Amino acid sequence: MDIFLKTIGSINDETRLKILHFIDVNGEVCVCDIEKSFEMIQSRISRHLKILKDAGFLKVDRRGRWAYYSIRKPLDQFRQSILKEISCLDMNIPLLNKSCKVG
Amino acid sequence: MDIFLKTIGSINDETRLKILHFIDVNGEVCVCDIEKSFEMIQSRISRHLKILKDAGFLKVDRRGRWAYYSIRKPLDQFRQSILKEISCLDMNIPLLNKSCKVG
DNA sequence: TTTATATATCAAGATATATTGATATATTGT
DNA sequence: ACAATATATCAATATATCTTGATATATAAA
Repeated sequence: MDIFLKTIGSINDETRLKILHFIDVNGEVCVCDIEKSFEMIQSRISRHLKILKDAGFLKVDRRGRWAYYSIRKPLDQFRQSILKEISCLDMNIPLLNKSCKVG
Repeated sequence: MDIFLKTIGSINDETRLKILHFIDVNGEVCVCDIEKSFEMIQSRISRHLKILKDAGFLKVDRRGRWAYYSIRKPLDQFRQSILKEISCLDMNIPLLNKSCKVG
């Protein structure tokens, strides 16, 4: 029940829905990609990513000074059905803006 | 998006999860059945039922002085998958206590 | 028509969640 | 070692949601 509520709570927010869909569409991205694309401050993005990760939707892979987030795989049936439903929403997500300072 | 968030918001609450599952298990029940079974005050139950109804999970049928709530049918695939997931949770719901004053 | 039961809704206070700005830590380049 | 970039987390504030108690409406029985 607690895990279910954590999962549901994680998608009960417009910003997180957009971030989740953004990652679903663009694949692996780092925090500053999202920060730049969404034009939101870093602490806000970081916090939402943590919530989505703790809810089982995302995994993080640290390489160098970057943290790369992507959809966790394999994803169970229920979370898959949620991602599918989200992908059907008419949601306005920004274009990927890759502008980390060093390649 | 707004409808999705309303749907998700409606199940982002322990009390509503239990009420929803209770109705799924017991079938059509009236507000005071739930009130008595859950030992919660009427205004609280009534409010949660309205949220679940507005989110598309429940329908209400008024007969006499009673309002009978049940799972809305047919239910779309997404809401069905949510109900299925909820039914798998190890959730503690009370026994049905039918004690409306007049039959 | 008076009374009791069933339900819905509102306002106030309590609780939870989101946003911001500041700060801390880690990595890399100079 | 120092500076810059990337990320995480904390504290304060803002915003949203939940609970309660009071009140309003409707139906039915006496």
